[in-house]
Amino acid sequence: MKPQDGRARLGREYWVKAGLRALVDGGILAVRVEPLAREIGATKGSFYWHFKDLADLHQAMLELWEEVATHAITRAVRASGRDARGQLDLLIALASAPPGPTFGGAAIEPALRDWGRSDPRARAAVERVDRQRLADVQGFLRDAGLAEAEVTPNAHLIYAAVIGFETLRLTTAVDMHDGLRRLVSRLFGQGGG
Amino acid sequence: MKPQDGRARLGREYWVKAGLRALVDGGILAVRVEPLAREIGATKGSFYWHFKDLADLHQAMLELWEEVATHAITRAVRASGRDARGQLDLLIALASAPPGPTFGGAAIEPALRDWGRSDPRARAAVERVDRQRLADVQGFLRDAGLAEAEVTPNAHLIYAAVIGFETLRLTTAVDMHDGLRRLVSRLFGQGGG
DNA sequence: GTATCTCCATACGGTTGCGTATGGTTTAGC
DNA sequence: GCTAAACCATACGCAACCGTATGGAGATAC
Repeated sequence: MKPQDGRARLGREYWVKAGLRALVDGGILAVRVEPLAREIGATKGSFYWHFKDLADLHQAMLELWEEVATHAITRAVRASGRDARGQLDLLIALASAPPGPTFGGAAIEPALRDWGRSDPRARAAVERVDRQRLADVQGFLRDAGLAEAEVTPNAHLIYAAVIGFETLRLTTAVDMHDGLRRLVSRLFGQGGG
Repeated sequence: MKPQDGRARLGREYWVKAGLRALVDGGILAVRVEPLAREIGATKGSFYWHFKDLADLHQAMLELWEEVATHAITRAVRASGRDARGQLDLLIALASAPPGPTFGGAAIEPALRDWGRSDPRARAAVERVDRQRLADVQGFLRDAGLAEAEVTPNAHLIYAAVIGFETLRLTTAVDMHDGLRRLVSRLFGQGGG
């Protein structure tokens, strides 16, 4: 994972992404300066030039993740040009897709949630992301014409199911989103995806 | 967390439970011999008497958790004497209850899932537990009279939602199980809880 | 009351990691 | 080509931890 463009210099982002990979692989306690340096082919000298200390790297990791996690899927869905029901179907399809290669191909989100269990700053970031995405799902359901009393409980159900699938996919290999698609069909009648 | 009964000797189970607490608090890399010894008021001498090494403790932690996680709720539900639909409602009620004090009051399951991301043995244990509980939910749905084609997808949906709620409860403080209860009502008509 | 087994404390060597200090190397300005 | 800034390697002191070795205390048997 050295720089591919011939540069000898690395830059902050290399350390941040390497930190996120280490987080995915072994948790926040595995994000350590010297192993990271070995992995990216540098030494601590580079690290402590770009970051004050480990906490500084942690902060940068959180900021990068929060930006991506909050807006990545929602932005793609809104930009799809579909109608409300189509956006909802697309949302579920994207959520059921294999985890993207954004930070090394593994699922970063469970790792960050786990980090949040022990670090207040990470927990706050996860909470902000959850609130934002829950509001997004509620917006989709409302725009798709669901009765107001049904919006919040079903948004909770759908979002929890997506998070649960994401969690379960790490151990069981089966795609389990069929029930979710049936739920959406039941909520809106038989049209759509 | 020293022995309360006046014993000076500790026994394996003290170390195992302390290990699970440390796992919940800081992940598997936080399960370290010397910090554990300080916490329970012993020294490494005791640890290495009861365990060959850290991996031995890990194994014991997994075995204890797997037994509890697989059978705790299911056993309580089956022993409740309710009918099938009542058992299903009880299952959801138990799953939506605050995490029990089994291993120190915090939610142990997300911690163990996270461990499973980096340790094959932990991953295998989580997978066995998930399969067992998925089969249990399918059994409940089938016994409650759900059409066969609906059993598997809805069991997946319900179980994923429960896991998702469990995950989200760690950051958001809201009870989000209402949508799940509505789903069950929709599946079986308006009877029950 | 001593022999033995169980359980634990203490002390040790070796490894890994953090953060700092310092000097060297590359890049851009001019 | 000289200078200044950006970037990085090396070396150091310090702390935490792992696993082992060894001795000793407490219980139990007889």
